[in-house]
Amino acid sequence: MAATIIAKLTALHPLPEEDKALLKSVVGAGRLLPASSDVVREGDRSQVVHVIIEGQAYRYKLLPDGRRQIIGYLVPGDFCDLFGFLLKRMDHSIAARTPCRVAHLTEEDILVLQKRPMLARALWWSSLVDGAILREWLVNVGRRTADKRVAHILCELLMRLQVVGHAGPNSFRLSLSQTELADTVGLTTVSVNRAFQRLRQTGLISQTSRDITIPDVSALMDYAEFDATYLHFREPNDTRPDDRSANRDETTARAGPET
Amino acid sequence: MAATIIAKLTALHPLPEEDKALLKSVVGAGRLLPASSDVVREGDRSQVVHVIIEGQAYRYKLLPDGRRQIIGYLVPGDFCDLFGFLLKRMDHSIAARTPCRVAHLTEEDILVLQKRPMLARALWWSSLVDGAILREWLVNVGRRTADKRVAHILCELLMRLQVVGHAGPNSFRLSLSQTELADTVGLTTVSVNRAFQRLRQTGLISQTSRDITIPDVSALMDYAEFDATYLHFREPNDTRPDDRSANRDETTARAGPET
DNA sequence: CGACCCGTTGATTCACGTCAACATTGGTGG
DNA sequence: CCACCAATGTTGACGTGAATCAACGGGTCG
Repeated sequence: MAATIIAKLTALHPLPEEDKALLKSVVGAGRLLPASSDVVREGDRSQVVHVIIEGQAYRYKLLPDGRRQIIGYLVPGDFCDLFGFLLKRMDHSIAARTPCRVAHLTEEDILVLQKRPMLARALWWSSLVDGAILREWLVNVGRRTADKRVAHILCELLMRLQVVGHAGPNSFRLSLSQTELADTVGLTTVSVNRAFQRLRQTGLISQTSRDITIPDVSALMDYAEFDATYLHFREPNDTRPDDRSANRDETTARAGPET
Repeated sequence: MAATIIAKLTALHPLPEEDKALLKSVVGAGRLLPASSDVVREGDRSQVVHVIIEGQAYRYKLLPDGRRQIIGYLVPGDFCDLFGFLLKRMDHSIAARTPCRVAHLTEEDILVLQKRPMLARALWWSSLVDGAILREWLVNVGRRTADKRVAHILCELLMRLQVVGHAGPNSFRLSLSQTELADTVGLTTVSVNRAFQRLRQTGLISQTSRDITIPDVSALMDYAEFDATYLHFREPNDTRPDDRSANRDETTARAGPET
């Protein structure tokens, strides 16, 4: 449970044991939310800070005509609205795309965490990386063709999944639908679908149902103009839990009888 | 000089006098950079934190073919790379679009500021707002037509300039070139130019050289689907009693629990 | 005066959106 | 076990918004 959030924050910022303990004590068990429900909704007055403990979610905004733009992915360990209590209200929503367990922290909790130097660093670091990804997405959507946008997000997914051990060296399971991808990269599902076809046709990717394999990773990255710098992965050494897809237990968390 | 940065951070977050003094002492005079030079460049190893004291700048990324995407505007008081020392290297560049005076702070400076509760809040607040703007830009670029993108950024500029007293109730001077606007909203200059023409034609804006007047602000905002919430102008720390957010499940649960 | 940036224009192309099916899959309940 | 349904993926025909290409005038600066 709380181990995942620590894993995330510890990933590139080893924390003292006491900080880990503090985190654990503050996070608690969390509450379970069903898939497709909103964790946080645009306009909410935020006095509570939400943390994803289990499951996957995404940030999004809706347009008046119902179209949607996804503006970020959340995985266990991510804060939905870190320091959100500094703002009057949420400017976007967050939806659970799988059943999610989410913890509710108070402003005081955050301020306590904030007092620990290493934790404060970890929080800032995580916020900086989120911002960097957002900027790259803006570049992607603003300046790249449909094919490259899709290729680029695939590269990003590959690397982000690898870091948490959910992807092989050149393959991963795509848990996002083409509709979700479309809303991520600012296209329609039809265009995303055709982009996929072209990427398959040119051999840049191969695909069996939702399983993506990339025959030549650097070829795809070159094509997509993908430069992983913006993900700010850790320097060498240290234990990387990469490789092996293992069993994906994240997605298996089903809405229990206890909601 | 250093007054501007304090103005920015104080804008929605009043600071104790001692914090202001601390800020002043830490910021110093800064150095002058010519227009069109880079304040910080992609790939830089960031050991120093840069703050804009005077002038205007923008964040941007270049694509291999030389095209550019602007990913943020900086005004006096903005940090170029707050806590950048937590990352290995800059993932984007920052260019001065006017001559800029920029201060160089050290990691220690930031950590000292960070220790002051109200300053720490102010820094987080400013970072949150930057993120919110970035998300709205992504929506703008990802899901809106050329005309609406331009209209939207004009609304944003109007409001942001108003807040610092650089715009009237329905007019402002556009200091950005159409090329810069194009690189902001993911279009070509030709398209931006034509969008302007259509906005003028329909009377949503009127323009004399670089001076923009908006006959009916709310008409333009409606057209652009502009909702200023994301700029978070209102009081940030307004700790009013409110209902404890009990369960949101009732409102969000979808699958019939009639089992 | 020439060089350059900026705004503007017209002609043309094409990438992507739109619309409207249809196929496939997986889950659900009878 | 199958019939059904919703979500997802796929396809074709067609329209269009924005990119592209190429030029031109005005202003400013050295």
